Amino acid sequence: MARILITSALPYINGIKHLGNLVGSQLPADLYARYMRARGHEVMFICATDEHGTPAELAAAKAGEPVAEYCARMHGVQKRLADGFGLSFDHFGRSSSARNHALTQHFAGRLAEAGLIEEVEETQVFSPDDGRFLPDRYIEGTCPACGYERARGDQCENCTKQLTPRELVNPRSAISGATNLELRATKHLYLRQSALKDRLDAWIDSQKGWPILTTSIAKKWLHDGDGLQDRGITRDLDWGVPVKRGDAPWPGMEGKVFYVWFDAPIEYISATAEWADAQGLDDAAWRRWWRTDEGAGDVRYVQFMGKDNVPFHTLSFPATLMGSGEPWKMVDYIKSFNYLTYDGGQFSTSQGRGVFMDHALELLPGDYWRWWLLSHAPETGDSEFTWENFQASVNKDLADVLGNFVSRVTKFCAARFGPQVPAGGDYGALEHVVADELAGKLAAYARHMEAMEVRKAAAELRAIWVLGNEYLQEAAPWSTIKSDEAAAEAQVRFALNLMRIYAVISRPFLPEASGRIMVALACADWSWPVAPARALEALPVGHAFEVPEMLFRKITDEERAAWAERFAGVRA
RNA sequence: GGGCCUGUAGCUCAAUGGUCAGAGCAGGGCGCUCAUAACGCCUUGGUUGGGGGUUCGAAUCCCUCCGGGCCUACCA
Repeated sequence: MARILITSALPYINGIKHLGNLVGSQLPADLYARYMRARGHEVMFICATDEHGTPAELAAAKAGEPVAEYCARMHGVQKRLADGFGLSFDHFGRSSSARNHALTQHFAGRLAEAGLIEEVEETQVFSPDDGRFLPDRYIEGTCPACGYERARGDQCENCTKQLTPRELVNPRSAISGATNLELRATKHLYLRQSALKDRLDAWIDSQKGWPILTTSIAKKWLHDGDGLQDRGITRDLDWGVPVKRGDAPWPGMEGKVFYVWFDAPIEYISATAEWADAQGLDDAAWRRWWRTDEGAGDVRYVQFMGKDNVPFHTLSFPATLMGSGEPWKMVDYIKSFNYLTYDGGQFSTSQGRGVFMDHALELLPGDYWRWWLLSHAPETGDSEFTWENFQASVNKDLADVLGNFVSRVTKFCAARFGPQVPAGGDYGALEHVVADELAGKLAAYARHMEAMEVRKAAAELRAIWVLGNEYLQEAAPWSTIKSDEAAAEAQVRFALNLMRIYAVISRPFLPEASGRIMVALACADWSWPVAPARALEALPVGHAFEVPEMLFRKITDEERAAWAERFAGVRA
């Protein structure tokens, strides 16, 4: 039994995430966590909401709520949606927790002692009307290069020229439109990542088999231009982790907070501490996952994230951990994903384009979405959501192949032999052939799951479901029963056992439906079919079951058309 | 501008430099009747974006052109 630590990139607090966010981190992380638990490993699966930063403050202001209340409310919303999608976090924490405040300050203190923090005096744009410093991106103006009037202070979206706020013509606040902007001096802390460049480079080099997407992004940042640059880790904001040096004040930094990207990854650790607190356990319980000197030496740590998160997880966060000089557990494998696009374009919150988590659950249960998203995960490149494709996958894979298999087996058995596992006959040549085939496919399925090859795992799982229908067609118990009732009973018994195996192995993808199959079978034996031949005899003869309700319903053409219309957004 | 990824059947995707480039869906034919008008079997369909090169051998490696996407450090 191994110990596996799994973290999903933290969803940001300002609003409800869309399906692209879900499939890029939380969903595949959950798949992996569920699979590893099913195989008997000890798993710690951590996620949290990322609650700090300017966008959270603005979203709260827009909602007319104090930011702390807004975050608490939105955390609840995201938690409920996560539950709706069956995300099996051991703990879903909050980056605003007391644990994270303390740990973030601890790391800052350690980094300062190691000489890896530099205080930099700089000038930034301040907006008196907004009462805040404005990040470059929150300053708009006319692009000096192309004349585009809504260029942002970091880059012109029209001509892609990189800008600084000072270059903009007629700059104004993107928040309020205020034009009386001024430059103010302010002091910030920088993490001296450049001092750790060689260690980070060597560490990346020592990782074998990471996705190209992961290493190429890291290498680019390490070697581009002047190499890895230092990064500001504080901001002039009210909402966040107050800048402290450990638990001591940091002179000159009063009223400032740490930058979200400094405190957010630390929340992976803090959330594990929050978990221990919630379980009534002591610090040793979470430290055995994170401190290699306190039991984490045998932990395998896997992170899941969208490609936009890679630089922070390959460079900044590792720099924080390394720089602390303490033996914190570093990531062993980073699984990164490309983007999911919606019907030929991008998901867009502002334009209401695409499907968001709350709307998705209004239409169909989480399992339907889990199946489509995971079987089409954007692993090798961006992948596209279309309603036609979604409808086809759900109807064919879930309703016809798996759902109908369960239906035909249970109904036939109940009608001919009664609702219990029939006792007659023995497995014959055909059953042994199918058992061998099943063993081969199960091994392939396990290989793909362990390698986190999500789409291949889904394809293999589907092939295992198909095997059941092939078997029924070949065995044809509805014919057998006419001449040899005992043989037909054995065939049905075999199929019922297949059904239990399907529930067990499908659970990482379809937790809810798998649960319903097991309830129908009145079975609590979730043991993984490591020896398929024996697993095909797991259900005791005479064991009573119920014919389950329809496992998956189909999506009609009318629904598909209506949904496509509803979620098309304002843009043509 | 720079960097990275990508282009394979109508659609979504496979294929450590090595048999006739494979699946699923869609299309066509046949079979079955237990089942959610479902299932099974067979089958049509590809000059692997274009061109050049390396090699006994290229979807795969190199060059070039065309198309799509992402990143580029103060959104997170």
